[in-house]
Amino acid sequence: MVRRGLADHVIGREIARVHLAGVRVARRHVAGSQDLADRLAGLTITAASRRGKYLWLALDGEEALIIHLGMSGQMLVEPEQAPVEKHCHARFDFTDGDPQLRFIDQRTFGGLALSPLGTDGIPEAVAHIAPDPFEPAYDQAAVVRRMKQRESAVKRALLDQSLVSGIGNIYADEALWRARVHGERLCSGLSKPVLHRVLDHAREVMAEALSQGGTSFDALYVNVNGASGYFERSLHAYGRAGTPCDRCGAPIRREHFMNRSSFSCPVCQPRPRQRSTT
DNA sequence: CTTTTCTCCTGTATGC
DNA sequence: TGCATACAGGAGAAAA
Repeated sequence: MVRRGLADHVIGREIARVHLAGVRVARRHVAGSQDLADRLAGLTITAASRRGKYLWLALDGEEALIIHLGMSGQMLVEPEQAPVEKHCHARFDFTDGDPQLRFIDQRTFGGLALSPLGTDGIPEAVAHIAPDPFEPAYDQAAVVRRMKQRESAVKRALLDQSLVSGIGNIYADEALWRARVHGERLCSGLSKPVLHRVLDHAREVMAEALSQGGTSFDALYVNVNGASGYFERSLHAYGRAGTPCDRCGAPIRREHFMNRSSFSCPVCQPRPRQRSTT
């Protein structure tokens, strides 16, 4: 969605100048924010791509500007005259004038970096990220085989971006609720069909979130983590502690796992008998 | 090498 | 009312 918006608004445009506010936005760019801004000037954006939670803009086909939105990041396309947002960390001016591209991030978990493009079209800095469930390169049978060998909890595996990308805490909880599996059950203790079911549900949840969530880029506003429509209507487990399970009516429980909150149905998703690694 | 924990940040919500 | 603390989230560094 954001990728599409970027594709529609910035492909083919030449970057004239980049203003970076502070150094943190470029902390993953090894040579620093000044180097990043200097090197972007004069380059033309040739493509907008995505893998999991990473976005990148190919620049003259050789390098890519990697954009990670973290949890609160946004890319906005606005006129230069528009008031600069409080948490605007980067502004891109183009040689053809308006509109400007801006990177807004309240919590600055996101950031920008420049990375060489690999022969497969994936930036080197994103090479360790596994394909997400919507890519042709996604091989679910292979993911299941790798999961089956793991002794760790299934939710931990779902959140491991080097195994399968794009699944965050919310999608993981929803997929596990749909699959009726407790997140602390060990991967190795689940059958391959069950692991397939969990991943199938994860892909479905992501597809629904994509289709229902997010605001149109044409409105010059993209809310990446918001997906408010989806959040309000479709969540069965996440954030619903104490409310009745949509399947069986039992109150949804909240537990702490991996320094995060996990929500599940105590009846549909019984805890594993033996304690898993926490 | 593999797996797990910790940390970065700040607006909002809750607690005393 | 007001201050303090908890909480949310992804990912990479650090630790185990």
